[in-house]
Amino acid sequence: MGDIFIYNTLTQSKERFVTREQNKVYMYVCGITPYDALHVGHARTFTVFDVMRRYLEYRGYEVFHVQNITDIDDKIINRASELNISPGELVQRQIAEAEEDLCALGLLKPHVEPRVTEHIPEIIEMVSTLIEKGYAYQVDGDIYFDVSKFQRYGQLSKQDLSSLIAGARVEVDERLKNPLDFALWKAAKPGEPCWDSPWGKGRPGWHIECSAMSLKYLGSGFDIHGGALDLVFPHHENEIAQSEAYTGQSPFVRYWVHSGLVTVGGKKMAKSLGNFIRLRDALNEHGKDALRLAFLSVHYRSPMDYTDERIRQAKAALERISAFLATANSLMRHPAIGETKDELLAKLVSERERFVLSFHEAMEDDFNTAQAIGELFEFVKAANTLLVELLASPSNAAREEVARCVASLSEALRILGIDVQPAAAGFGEVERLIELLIDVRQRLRQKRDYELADMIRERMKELGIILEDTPAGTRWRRAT
RNA sequence: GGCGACGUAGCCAAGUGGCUAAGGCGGCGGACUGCAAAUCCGCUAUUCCCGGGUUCGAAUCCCGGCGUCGCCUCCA
Repeated sequence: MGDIFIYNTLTQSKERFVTREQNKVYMYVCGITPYDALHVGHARTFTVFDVMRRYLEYRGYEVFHVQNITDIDDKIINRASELNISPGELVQRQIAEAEEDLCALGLLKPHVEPRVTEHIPEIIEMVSTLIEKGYAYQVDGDIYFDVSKFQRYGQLSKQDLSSLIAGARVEVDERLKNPLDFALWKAAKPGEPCWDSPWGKGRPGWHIECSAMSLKYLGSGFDIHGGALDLVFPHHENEIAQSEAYTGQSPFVRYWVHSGLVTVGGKKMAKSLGNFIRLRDALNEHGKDALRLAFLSVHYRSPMDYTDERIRQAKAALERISAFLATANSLMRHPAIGETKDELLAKLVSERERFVLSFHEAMEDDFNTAQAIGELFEFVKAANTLLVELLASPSNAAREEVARCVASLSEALRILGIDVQPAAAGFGEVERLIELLIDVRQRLRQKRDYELADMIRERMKELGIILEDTPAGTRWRRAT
């Protein structure tokens, strides 16, 4: 397999992926602020980075994945007071809910999920150093980062200081040296959660936690820092400034990776616009696999408009894979009764090899999952054609090759984090009853009592069991 | 105003200098079937928002429009 290329926001180009340490990837993904339910936008971002991690692991890298939880911030304080509960209570509740949702989405759990409130000493140490080095200054009980001291400010968002200032839409705080200076530490207001610091009681500003925690767990110059596109400015820009100012080392991060936003009717899905779909609702309605396939069918850096139609299309596509696996299974279970033409077998082998190759070519090229999924379906189609012929006289050689096809397909699906139920899975009581009904119906069909046979098929379909009559017998699967 | 994207079939979407413009969904016609379903075959973009230019050659590069979005404020 070839080299992996990743698009780096900092250089605006695809770069060959070279890690800091051989065979190890240190990855930080900006996580959640637990003040409200997760929505589909969060889900897309985390799915994108989940697949990057899965692919890198597949390629033999040991990935160390850190994802923060910002458990103290303005939004949490405000929401808690609206709900008349303590910030701690809100955080606890929201984290529990988010963990359920993220697990249901099939995301691999990060190795460390550091919380801001458990890293106050690290943050204070960092802020103190920034003051000592002259990058930060105190105004009343607040500490601000002086962006004019950091020459590279704006390098990530491709803005220079003057145009950023010109575009500033927020009323300028007259106490600041520069309108873009941002808070590293905020003095406590009455009733707010706070910690002791050299500057009095207070709490961390928004951006500092990610710098403090990523440096703690991953060290300066780690490999991948990810998040959605809307974090480029100011969050990640500020992280670079404060981290590089603090360590005196550059780069803070080797590859900045940003995923595109989810839109609704063309407009960004956001809490503030009120146009968000809760992840929990989407998961309940469509299941994780249709959601993941829908996300991954669009290149990760492109915007994705969320519609029910799109998810429906993904579901239908999933059924295609499911049907293929069902056909493959029935062939593998079929007793070998003949010889397979070498030519036929060779064709299947070459289709499989072509698929594996092209799937990885797509993934290597900046994780082009949309392309990779296209290759997957192309393979399914080609293999289906050959399976029809193979079914005519199943041989041992054919069954072994089909098993390899299924294995290759499953491997690709595992990288995408998509589970597809083959067909009649399970051997419980329900499955036995289904088999019994199929048997009864088969006898009715032999007696040409099609009316009753069709009724059974129709009623089972209403129960979510789909029957398909094939030359090799009746096959069933659950509707997805 | 500054910066960054995007515009490919009925819908979704990959492709960013050169073989027939992937793939999925949908539709139509056919094979198979008792009928269905699934599967397969054929058709469904002579052309990639529009207008110029560069080139032997452009969906792909350049210039100019039009349209949409994001960031510059909290945001995954």
